[in-house]
Amino acid sequence: MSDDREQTCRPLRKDAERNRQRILTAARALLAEQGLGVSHDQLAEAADVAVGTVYRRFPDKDSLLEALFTEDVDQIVCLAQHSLEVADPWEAMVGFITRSLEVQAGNRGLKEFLMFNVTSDTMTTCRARLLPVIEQIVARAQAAGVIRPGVTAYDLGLIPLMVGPVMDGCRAVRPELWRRSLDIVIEGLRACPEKERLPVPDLEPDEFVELLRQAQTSPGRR
Amino acid sequence: MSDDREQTCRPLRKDAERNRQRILTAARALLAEQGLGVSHDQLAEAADVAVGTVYRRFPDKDSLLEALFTEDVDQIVCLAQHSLEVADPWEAMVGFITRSLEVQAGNRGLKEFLMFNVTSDTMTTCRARLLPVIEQIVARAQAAGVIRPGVTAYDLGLIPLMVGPVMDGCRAVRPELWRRSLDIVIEGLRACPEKERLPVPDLEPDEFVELLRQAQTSPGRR
DNA sequence: GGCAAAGTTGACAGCGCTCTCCACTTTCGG
DNA sequence: CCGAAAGTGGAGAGCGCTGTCAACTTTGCC
Repeated sequence: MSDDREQTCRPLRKDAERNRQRILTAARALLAEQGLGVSHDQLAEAADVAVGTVYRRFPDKDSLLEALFTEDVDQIVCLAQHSLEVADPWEAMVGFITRSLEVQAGNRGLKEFLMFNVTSDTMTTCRARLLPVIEQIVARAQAAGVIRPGVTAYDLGLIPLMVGPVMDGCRAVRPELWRRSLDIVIEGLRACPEKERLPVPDLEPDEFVELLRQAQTSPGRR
Repeated sequence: MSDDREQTCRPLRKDAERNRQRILTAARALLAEQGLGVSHDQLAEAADVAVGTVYRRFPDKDSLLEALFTEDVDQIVCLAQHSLEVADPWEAMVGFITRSLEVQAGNRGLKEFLMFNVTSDTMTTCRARLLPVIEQIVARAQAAGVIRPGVTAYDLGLIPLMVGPVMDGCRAVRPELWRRSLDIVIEGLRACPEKERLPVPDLEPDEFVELLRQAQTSPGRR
């Protein structure tokens, strides 16, 4: 419900503000359930408003998404920050990953926003804030010797990309199954005598963004 | 180049057969590179043929895909079967997974076909043939105590789903980076004293299919 | 060579989507 | 209570996609 817009320009007219809230409420519910694929027509219908109104309030899809998700995105950053306070470095790392994926499991729209709106302001800022924190999380775990040497923040950053499809797939079948896949991934990070060093060098910062951008190119329906 | 159609019905006219091959050749190249998202218009253009011709030969997208990929799908099954001949059960398992993902990394269309054409005849048959083999691979590894107790064939079946997005993302950036993610997953399967049992019970056969079906529902472009 | 069957062509119908536009309605300050 | 400014509705333009069809061309058998 953060309304930073009142400061910048003259407040909306009463009816306009009402409609704006309606749109946001409807969109929040619809996107949480169905993901970003929802069309503006569906949105308008659910908000009991005409398409034109939606477009007047939110000139493009991105501005609607930003209005909807900046708050939730903040929450993810908080999760990361809080995990730094957890004493055990392994627990801290696992806790953060698990917690943030739990949030995504409960909100499909948010999940897709995090993964596919790579170039939006919100996500660019988010990554800028998140990266140093995750680097700390990883550094602590490395220092404690609980994760494989060579594992980096970018490796953690790819985990949602890996678990995401399983999460989408299992949502209607076995909502909790993604935890199994996540568990496998997490155990794959743990330090363990037999493990060799990771193959292939790690990503550079801008390569990571480009990777996410490319990953959104998706298949040919059914 | 398998042509099982000559037996079933009267052979195609000379020009028709020529066009059919053109379409297949063009489609193979185009889909390998760009994935299943390629439209029939693009396909027709690349094959230097009209859209109508493509539709006459292949009434719907699925029949084209089946003609294109059954061979490659067979290859995957062979890979699995051959891996049973590898003496070391761990090497056998890792070898199969790695090899089959290498094939997918080199052919984007095939990768998407394997993951998204869940209900096609080819894929149904493929899974039916693959499942018992993968179960053997897993059973051998379990018997040798090299993988975590509780890991099943379905867990392996989800690996392509997890590595897939990384593969798509890194293709244009660092084509080999997916091996890093795969390595993490594979190490997550390895038996290791500290590891706890996997959370959440394993999938049933039909749940697995449904999961794949659901996983294809993808985000909202951009 | 002729002709029926087989094949080809490409314009076009239909769909769902994003986004625009303008005639109409509502709000709100004076 | 009035009028300008703000907001709204919804038809429809434009796009890319799937799939169709009727007029035309090619093939191959006699």
